[in-house]
This record gives sequence, C-alpha cells and structure tokens, in this order.
Amino acid sequence: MHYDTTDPYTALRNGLIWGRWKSGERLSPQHLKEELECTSSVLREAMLRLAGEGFVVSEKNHGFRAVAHSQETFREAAHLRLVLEREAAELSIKNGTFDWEMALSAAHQKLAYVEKQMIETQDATRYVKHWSLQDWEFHSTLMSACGSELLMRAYKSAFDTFRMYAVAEFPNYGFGQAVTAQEHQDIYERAIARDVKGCLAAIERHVTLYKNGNRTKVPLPGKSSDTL
Amino acid sequence: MHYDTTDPYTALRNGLIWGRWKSGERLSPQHLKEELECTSSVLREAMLRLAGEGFVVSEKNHGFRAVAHSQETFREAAHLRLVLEREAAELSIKNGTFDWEMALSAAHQKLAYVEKQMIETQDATRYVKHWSLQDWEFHSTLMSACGSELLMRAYKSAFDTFRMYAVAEFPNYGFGQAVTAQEHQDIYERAIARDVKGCLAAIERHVTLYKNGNRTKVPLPGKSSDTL
DNA sequence: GAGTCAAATAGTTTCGAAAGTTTTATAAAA
DNA sequence: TTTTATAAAACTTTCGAAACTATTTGACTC
Repeated sequence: MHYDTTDPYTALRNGLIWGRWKSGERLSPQHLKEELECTSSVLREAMLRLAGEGFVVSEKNHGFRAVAHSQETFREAAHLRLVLEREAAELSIKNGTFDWEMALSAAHQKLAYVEKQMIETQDATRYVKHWSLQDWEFHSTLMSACGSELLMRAYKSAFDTFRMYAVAEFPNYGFGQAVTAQEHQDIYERAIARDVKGCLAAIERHVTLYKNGNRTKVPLPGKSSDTL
Repeated sequence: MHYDTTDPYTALRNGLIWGRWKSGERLSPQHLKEELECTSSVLREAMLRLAGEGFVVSEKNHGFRAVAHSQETFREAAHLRLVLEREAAELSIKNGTFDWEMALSAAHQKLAYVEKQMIETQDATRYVKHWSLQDWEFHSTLMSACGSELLMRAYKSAFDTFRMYAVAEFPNYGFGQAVTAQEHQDIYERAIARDVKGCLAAIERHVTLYKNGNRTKVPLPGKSSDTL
C-alpha cells in the first residue's frame, strides 16, 4: 500500500531526528538492513555521512551509535540557537526585501494555523510533526534574508540537535499550548515592523522558555499519528 | 625515510585544509589510492565522512569534489567567526578560572614566539604552518572556558572554512607582519584583564582586518617549508 | 562543418565475501 | 566460587569484482 521512496540515508536521518532510535542506541547496519530494505554496505555509507554531520558517532571497530544528547547538550543547543538567530534575524530585518516579508508572512500563517488546530482540538499530539516542521520553516524563513549561507547551516545544525532532544524528552516536542503561538506571533509582528530590538527580545523569550523546560509540564491529550 | 602514519581520512582532511587540492577539484578515489596508499574503498569512506563535515561535496554518480570556496564564503566564515568568538570570549572572560588564564598565557606565548620569528627573520613562509596552528590554538584557548562544546564545534567549522580560503588565496595564509602580532597581544591582554568590552573590540578589529584582505599586499620573502 | 547516434571507455556505486576485531561462551585451574 | 585461558560466535571493516552511470570517441548523416 505504501512504497517507501526515501533512500536509506534520508530514512536514517529522519529516524534519528524523530526519535526512531534512542539517544546513544547502537545502529548496526547488519540488523537495520531488513527494516530499511538495502544492504549493510549502503547503510554503512549513510552512517559515515551522518557521522560527519554529527547525528551519529562511530568508534573504530565498534560500529555506530545514535549521538547521545544530555540536558547539557540541549542547553548548549538552545544557547547557540539564540546567538545565531539573533544575529541572523537582525540582518534579515535590516536587509529583507518585500519578497522576504511575503515569505515570512506565509510561513507564519502556516505555523499559526497548525497551532490554532492544536489548541482548538485539544489534541496536540496529532499535529506535533506538522508543527515541528512549520516551526523550522518559520524560524529559517525569518533568518533567510541574513545573506549568509554558512550562518544558516550552523543554525540548522543547532536546531536539529535542539529538536532531537525535544522530541526524545518532551511529550509534545516542546509545543506548549497558547504560549508558543503568542511568542511566534510576537516575533513575526516585530520582524515585519522592522523592529530589531523588539524582535530580538521576543526571540530571546521564545528560546529561553524552551531551554528552561517550562513546556514539559503541560502535556495535552490525544493519540499519536504518523502522518509525516 | 619517512613513514606516513596518518590514516587516509586524516591525510585527506589535512590535504584539503592545507591546499593539497584546489577549491572545487575532483577527488577520485581511484586515482588517489596510489598516493595515499590504500584502496579506493577506504578513500570513499573517508570522503563520505568529509562530505558530512562539509569539506567535500558529492553528487550522485559524479563522485567527490573539494568544496568550492568563493570570496563570499570567506566573508561569511569571517562573520560567523566574529559572532561566535565574541560570544564565547565574553563567556570565557566571565567564567574562566586561573587554569584558563594559564592556558591562554601559554598559547599566546607560543603564538607570539612564532610571530617574532617570522618578523625577525623576514621569512614568514617558513613558519606559516606553525603560525596557523598556533593561531588556532590561541583562539580556541581563548574560547575554551565558554562552557559550550557545541559553540566550540561551530566555531571550529567556521575557522576551518576561513583558513582553507586563506591558505588558498593569501600568500602567507593571512599573516601580515607586525599587525597580527599586535592584534593578538591586544586580545590577550584584555582577556586576562577581564575587560570584556575591550577584548571584543580587539577581536572585531582582528577578524575584520582579515576579512577585508588587507594582508594580501604584504607578502614576505622566503622559501616554502613542509615541517608540519 | 555541424549534428546525431552508438560503441567504447572511464568512472562511480553497490555488493557479498574475506579478513580482522571484539564480545560472549565454555572449560580448566586456583 | 573466582579467575584465567581458550574457543566460538557476532560483528566491523576492508576488499575487489560486478553492476551501473556518465563521458568521450568516432563513424555516419545532413
């Protein structure tokens, strides 16, 4: 019924991001080859690439493991996000064209729509993957006019680490009801208004709330979904 | 006479950093296997890892290439260095212990020694690799008390990109006689004095001078050396 | 001479077996 | 029972050949 069109590398990468394998878990090409429908060699190649990207660690003659995240790693990722996002957002607000404004408006609209659904249906779990994807799209669009490919790459890396931990440790990947929606709204409005100081402050509030784990205490009811 | 004890991965990585292969050059495992004394398979594995790290790019069925750096990439790397180094230096200055002070003092001493040699002998080329290594050690020691492994990793990545371009495009990897030495001296003194504002300003001067390529116009005489 | 096609060549990726390493299991000795 | 030594099993890495893909060459046509 459902053909898996994704290559082993992508399947592995997504599995790592979305918690298919636990932090620090062994990744054996031999055992995973049935599940991912390929030979152990191509899995090995994919894992080597992912090792370079930091999703996987490898020790000589001991194979591969999903990278182990601690709460400390999470704090560092949040901090790095903050530093990079503030810099990139400031540049974007200063340099962004009208096209950027439109893109940001669209990204925010999509994100707000998901968040509205999550709150109204009182069923966050059903939408968390959509939400997490739109969360990324919003933040990266916000930064997209900063003019530095390298800065964006560094941010993506920090964001991925951040999200891996959130997916593994927080019931709803960190979505915390109305709070997040308002925070994103604030960031969006101040960015469009070209209010650098206000926007940076909003970003700081947003990421800091996460970091302190405030959201873990408000799990919402609902059953899991694998729509994505 | 000289046994190469480094594995193919390290050899490739160093070759990429130190300009053994030009920006954008094809890296064919088949052809490189003689030079690096291994089979094409282990070279492929090394390249896959380096692809993940961003030193190498690969396109399906087209093999590998050394990553292509433009002047724009260089500017972005310099900018990212600045952003990350300011943040980390500030944290280090605020949190650094006496051990950190000692380590920084030692790192600066070594760097200053190399720079003194370069200036006195009027033969920069002979010491550029030493200098580049000590330059890294000084900057990373300065940041080492920031308390964030992730931030240091992101910085290293930006530094490597920065250096690859400098090695390829500048006669002396960017060393510019007395200017650099004085800059490092400034950064060092202000860090030890726990003068955050002064140190950050010194860092900004240092990296900005590089970025504008001011150093390219003062090549020093002397012949090449492969001591390292 | 320019353009098209097919064959030949060169290069890349995948594969599964061989070689090498670590871990587990088993048996002998203290 | 604990320790040490040895053998077996499980796994990781390396290897070279096979399969596959891209590029070049050269013959043929317009």
